[in-house]
Amino acid sequence: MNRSADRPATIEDVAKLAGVSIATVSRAIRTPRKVAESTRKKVTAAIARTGYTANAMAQNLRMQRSRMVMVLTQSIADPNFPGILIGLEKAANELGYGVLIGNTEGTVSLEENHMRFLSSGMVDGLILLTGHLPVVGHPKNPISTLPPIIAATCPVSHKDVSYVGVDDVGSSKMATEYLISLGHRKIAYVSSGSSNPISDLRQVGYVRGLAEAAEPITEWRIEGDGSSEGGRAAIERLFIKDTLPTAFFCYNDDTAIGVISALQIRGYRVPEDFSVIGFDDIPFSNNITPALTTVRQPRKKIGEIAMGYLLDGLSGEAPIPHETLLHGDLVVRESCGPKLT
Amino acid sequence: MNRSADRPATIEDVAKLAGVSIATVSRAIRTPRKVAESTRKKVTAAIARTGYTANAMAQNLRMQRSRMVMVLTQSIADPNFPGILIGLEKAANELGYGVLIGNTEGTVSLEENHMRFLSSGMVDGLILLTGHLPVVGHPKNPISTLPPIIAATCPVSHKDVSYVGVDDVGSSKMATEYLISLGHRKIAYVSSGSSNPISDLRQVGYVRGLAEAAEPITEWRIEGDGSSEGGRAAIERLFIKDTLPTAFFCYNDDTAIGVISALQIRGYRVPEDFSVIGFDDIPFSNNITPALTTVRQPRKKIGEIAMGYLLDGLSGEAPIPHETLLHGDLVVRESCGPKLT
DNA sequence: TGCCACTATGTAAAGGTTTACATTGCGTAT
DNA sequence: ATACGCAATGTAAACCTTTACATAGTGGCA
Repeated sequence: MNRSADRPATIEDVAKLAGVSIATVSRAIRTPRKVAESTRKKVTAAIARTGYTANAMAQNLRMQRSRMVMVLTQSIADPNFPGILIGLEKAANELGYGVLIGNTEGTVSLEENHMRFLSSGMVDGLILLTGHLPVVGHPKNPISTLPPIIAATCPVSHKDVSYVGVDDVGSSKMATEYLISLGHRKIAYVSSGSSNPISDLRQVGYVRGLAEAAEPITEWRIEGDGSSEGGRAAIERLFIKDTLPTAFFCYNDDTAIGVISALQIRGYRVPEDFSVIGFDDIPFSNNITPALTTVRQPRKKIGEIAMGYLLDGLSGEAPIPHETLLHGDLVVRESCGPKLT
Repeated sequence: MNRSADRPATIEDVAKLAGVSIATVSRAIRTPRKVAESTRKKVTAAIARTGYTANAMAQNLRMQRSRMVMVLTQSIADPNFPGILIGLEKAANELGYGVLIGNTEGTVSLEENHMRFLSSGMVDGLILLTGHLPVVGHPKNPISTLPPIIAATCPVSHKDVSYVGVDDVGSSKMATEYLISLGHRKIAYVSSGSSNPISDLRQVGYVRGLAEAAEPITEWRIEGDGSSEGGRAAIERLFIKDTLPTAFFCYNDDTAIGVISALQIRGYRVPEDFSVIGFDDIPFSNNITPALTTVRQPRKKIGEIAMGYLLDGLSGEAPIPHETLLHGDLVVRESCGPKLT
């Protein structure tokens, strides 16, 4: 109404209007049971009249927290990222937290740059999608105790950092078993480049799946790089040999798409001539021909749980479980078929 | 070093160590030319020793800003979103700003909820990807002056809100002309649902392209809904008629992918039997068969420019241009071919 | 020598909250 | 009637900066 200037209303304006002290206003908002019913009503009315919203900066300064967390990722363009972000944002929003985006592009300098949000107290905690700890604290005297951090999608090797992700080993085993159940006995794993821990885990699952087959099946690893181009190239190299697998379990959907494309270019049909299974269930898996059979990663849920853990930790609540692996669903579409002959 | 508690160093710690007042420390950091060379060195040394980082909350409170902006989007899962976010984040980061994500899912309640960041002073400005103004300020006494806002990708009808996006009309005209140049004379536009302003703009471009053809070409609009499913359904409905277009200009790539898929299911070949062109150049356009010919939207650049405008506005710099339309490139791949016969 | 201008620094207020502690007033038990 | 406890409220400190204003010191100039 007749707010003096254009300046937003402060707690003082409310107090004056309600005829109480600012402490009472604050209590009326934060701990209503501590103020008399009648006063509370006056305060509520005054707040409505002034359109008061507490200044978050002042609150944050006083309370030594920001209600803000940062999500660090190597690449916003990663097809898994949006789904995870949706979950993260949802969970954070429900508890009144804000989500800050930090794109590192895999570089240390950007990563360090983002850390100023942490050291300046602008964010209370970190969600790491990067797979490694950033350099945190002043280089010369790194802080002794880590800030609250949760790793998602890609684990971090540090005892104080919990991890939320899909069960890579179990899901890969499931995918492999599915191919075996279709009659395939020559099954190749198309990996991501070396030194990719997730690819290694999926390979472990693949190996376990083979190991549990009724008859012995030999491992067969083909080197991709996690991209569809890499998948394509891997298949090209493969055709130099004289024996071929009949099925491909790919590190991810991108790779699988490249593999299918390379096979089709050679004139082969999927799934009639070769079966291909991916991992992730990225949005486009359903839009290629043939529609890709794959393992669905529960991205949104991963985000929600990771953020839940982080916020629990921030409010000093529960002790956080160290590793949470979510079940990945097998999504059967069209790219796998029975081994013929 | 021997920092008393675990508490991060404050400006006072630095001042004590350097043997100066906190005002001098502040000046040494923010306006170095105002302090003597010798003192500046002492301060710098003290900062290094203590690992001091200014508390952002205190700064923000004092300076009445947050160096934080919020990006409001209907859907994080929109295939155009990551590219834009990359640009937004990059530009913001370069100027020391943080980017907050606000996912509205198209609902008013979430939108309102996000506005608390604005009213509480947690963010200094807004990037709107939603295509409309959020309800800002207290409902009962809505603020008179809008906060700094830039719309990107989807314009907002308000004289104080600048817009950055691709030149939908021009690019669509270009796409249409390309189809005409291939010899097509029966060209349909597969729209998004009604009441989509972007779809309308692209249709305008399509109509202009037809209008400038050497011979008269009649408009032909088919109703999609912006999804690949919608594109598929549109084609199915089309086959009820006895005459068919020879080329399709689609509202977006998703639609185009659905169109191609429906055509292929009917046994037709693209581009031999029908030409299809999309819009956006989403990441997967290159991975479908046939690779999609489309108009590339300069997403990253749109993000960078939009954020640049916003931050310029925040620092009270230049008057902001009202509408900035970026050129979209025609990306010729495999889904369009000459009209045969 | 005395004064002025200017530089370098310090003092203290302001920014808007939250909350420990102090105060007031009232009902109840002795 | 006195004292005690409790509920409701107020006072003021603390959170950590930035910056207007005050002060001190220095060199130059008349």
